[in-house]
Amino acid sequence: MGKQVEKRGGNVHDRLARSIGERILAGEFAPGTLLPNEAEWGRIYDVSRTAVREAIKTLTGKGLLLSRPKIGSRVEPRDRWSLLDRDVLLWHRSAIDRRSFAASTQEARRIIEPGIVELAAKKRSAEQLEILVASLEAMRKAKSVPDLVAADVGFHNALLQAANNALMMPFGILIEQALSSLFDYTTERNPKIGIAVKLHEDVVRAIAAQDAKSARSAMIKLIDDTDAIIAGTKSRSK
Amino acid sequence: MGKQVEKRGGNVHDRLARSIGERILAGEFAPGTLLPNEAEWGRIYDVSRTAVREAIKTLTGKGLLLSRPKIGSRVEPRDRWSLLDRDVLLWHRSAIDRRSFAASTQEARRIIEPGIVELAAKKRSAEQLEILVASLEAMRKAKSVPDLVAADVGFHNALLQAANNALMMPFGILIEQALSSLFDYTTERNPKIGIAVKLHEDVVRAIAAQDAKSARSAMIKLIDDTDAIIAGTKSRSK
DNA sequence: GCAAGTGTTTTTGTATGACAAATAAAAATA
DNA sequence: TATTTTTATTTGTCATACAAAAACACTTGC
Repeated sequence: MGKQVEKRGGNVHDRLARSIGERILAGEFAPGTLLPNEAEWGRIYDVSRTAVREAIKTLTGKGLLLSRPKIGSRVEPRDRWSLLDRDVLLWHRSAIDRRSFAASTQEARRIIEPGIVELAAKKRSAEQLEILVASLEAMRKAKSVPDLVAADVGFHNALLQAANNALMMPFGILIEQALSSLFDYTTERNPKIGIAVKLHEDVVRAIAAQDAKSARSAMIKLIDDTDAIIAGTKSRSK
Repeated sequence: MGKQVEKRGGNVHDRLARSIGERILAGEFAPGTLLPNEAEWGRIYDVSRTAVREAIKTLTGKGLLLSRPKIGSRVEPRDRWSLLDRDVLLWHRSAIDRRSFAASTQEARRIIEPGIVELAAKKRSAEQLEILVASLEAMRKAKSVPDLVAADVGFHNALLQAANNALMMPFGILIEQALSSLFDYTTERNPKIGIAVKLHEDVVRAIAAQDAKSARSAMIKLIDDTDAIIAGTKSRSK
């Protein structure tokens, strides 16, 4: 009994939220299921009810749970889950196999990012363009693979910023996860990094020229390239 | 002192989270700002520290805050906010004027929904198509405006469902808010409801035929129609 | 004078215990 | 059988106490 949570990673309530969240995302507690009550969680993880309640408030805030007196906490239907939340997306990612995750994220990117760059082409400020150019430079200078991924994330975030629509910002999290999961497929250096950088340049060039159409097609090529990288690796499932 | 929170609406910690969340979204506490500490919030709202902490956990979970010992709770940068979270989006909506909200949501829908219907056309199951048809029927039968909005929300949610990509589900919240805000513009009955239903039918027809291209263009027409409704009303700003 | 280490203090983090409120389910009643 | 009342369970709320982290001031040693 107790102590089954990873010790690493800060607070008791955060670890608890993560642990329970992961278990929900992994399907251990299906939507509609009634969770153990607060006192019981406390016994299970050997923590106080206070900590349990704080963890549950976090999960409730992310749409995973709903609590009511005399009932307890019930897992909400999947369509209420805030899947684009940073934590939830991470839990989701570790709950499903790599290829399905890559497939869903690429599908999502293919819907969103072409639209984003169109907006960016139309509405970017001079300053936003500069940041974009700087991100590109960071990609070129990146030496290690993690550096490249970080720079790439920075680039796509700058893109989001340049689109000037606050409602699109939450996508940054998805793109970030997509790109760093891509890192899994990029074990052994792949020789196509030069090509990737060039494709990014094309996007920036179109945005600089405020050419929405070209920006869109450049972005689509970029995503195609990513698909190719994924398809090109042997399919080790998680 | 104290008692400045609306009494209606459930729990103390929920009301607190809502109140503080609204104040953050309204810009009263800018990103980077250090909030009052927990004890002080307790004094301000006349509630226990426990309740304050639970509210703060909720807000932290939505990316609005970050708490550290000896420091306090600081408002996170905007790009970390989970704007697509049900609550946050609602607070956002009430923090900005109607026209900007309508403009951003329409812009977002224009990016996302055409892609969604393409996916739906390619991947929908027979069952999902049935639900779509049923939603359409509900729209036809709707008598009051709120009924129509509810049916419309149901329709777009069915669309999302039919796209078979979990990562896209969180958009339902955005669409829901967009459509119910549209309700503001639809004071005085507008005679174009018949047209709107027809446009929805076109989308379903294309999806039934698994014709992605037609589905996309039908959806674009649908969004154009919505834009027209918004543009057609006198611009009362909030 | 300045650096490194040491202590102090502030704030969140955690635990415990006690009630209040809500409400589903069971029991009593008409 | 239908309705009302009771009861039991679970979350909701509060108060209090202490632990842990960490910024900041201070002291010490060089």
